[in-house]
Amino acid sequence: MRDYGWELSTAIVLFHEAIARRLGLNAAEHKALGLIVRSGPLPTGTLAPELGVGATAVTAIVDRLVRAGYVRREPDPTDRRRVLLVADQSRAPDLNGIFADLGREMNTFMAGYDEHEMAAIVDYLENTIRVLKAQTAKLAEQP
Amino acid sequence: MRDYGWELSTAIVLFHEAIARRLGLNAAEHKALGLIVRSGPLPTGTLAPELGVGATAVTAIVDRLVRAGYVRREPDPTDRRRVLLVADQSRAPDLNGIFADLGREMNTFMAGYDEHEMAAIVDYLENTIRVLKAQTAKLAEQP
DNA sequence: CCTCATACTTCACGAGAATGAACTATCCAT
DNA sequence: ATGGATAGTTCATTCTCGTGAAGTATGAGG
Repeated sequence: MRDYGWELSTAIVLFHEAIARRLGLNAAEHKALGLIVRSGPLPTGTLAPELGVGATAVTAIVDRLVRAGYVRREPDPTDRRRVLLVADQSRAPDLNGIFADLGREMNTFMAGYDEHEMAAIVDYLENTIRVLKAQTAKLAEQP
Repeated sequence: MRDYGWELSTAIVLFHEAIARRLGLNAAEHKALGLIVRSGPLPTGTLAPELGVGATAVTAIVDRLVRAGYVRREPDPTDRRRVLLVADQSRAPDLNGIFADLGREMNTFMAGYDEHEMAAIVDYLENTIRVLKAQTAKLAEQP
């Protein structure tokens, strides 16, 4: 019998790696860009704990993202010590193209589910996400 | 509205990272161990293309896995130039514990689906895996 | 046999990236 | 206003990892 959990997990990880490779980013840079794109403008300091590195490493990571054109540094009007990281729109097409493509492919079969099936899938996703987060936290807390 | 695809993707990637961190492995080592555990004893050479590194790097990666007790090197009886990599059972509990825990948590809600719901979920998973693999290949082929 | 190819390893080297200490600029509390 | 905390950066250093060339051992074809 197929192990869907493992297959899906592997497929997602490989997809992530392929994106990073395509964008010319290493794991830390890709992760940082994901957070910036996702969570809007955010101060440099918040990335350090998320990436599991020190503040100085974040500066270097952001430097590379800026140099590659994915991110811009902007001053925070409410606190002039802070630097806000914003996704640079000039490079947005690179990212959007990938995910638009994926979204289109996903829709071709997602459109075929009726309401009941869709509810089951959503329930499965919500619970899987919840369990994964809980297990991740559990793994992290016991060093 | 929640973006389940992104949330699931992130949760899986973070879960993977947490496992690697827990096992004391970097990304390449974790990936190699996954392949060895999954695909049974396999010769060193097959890892190089999978990991995207040269043969010399594989030697170093396997060295670390052996020293950490996750893998053993065994001679290939059919070709004495080859070295077969085998998952070391002494460390298996570390891995099994993590996945047994996850499996138990997953079962608590998976058991609640009826036949029709289960079929929808399986269909969703199969198609998602198929699309992800196709998109990964597409990203890789156009450098 | 003898030659060439293959599987893996060893070694010296170099590139990338993370760290801690020190520095600048700004905010906040008294 | 002034002392201390905070945000971010710079710099020198260190560490990890991957590479390419060379070496050993084994297999395979003429």
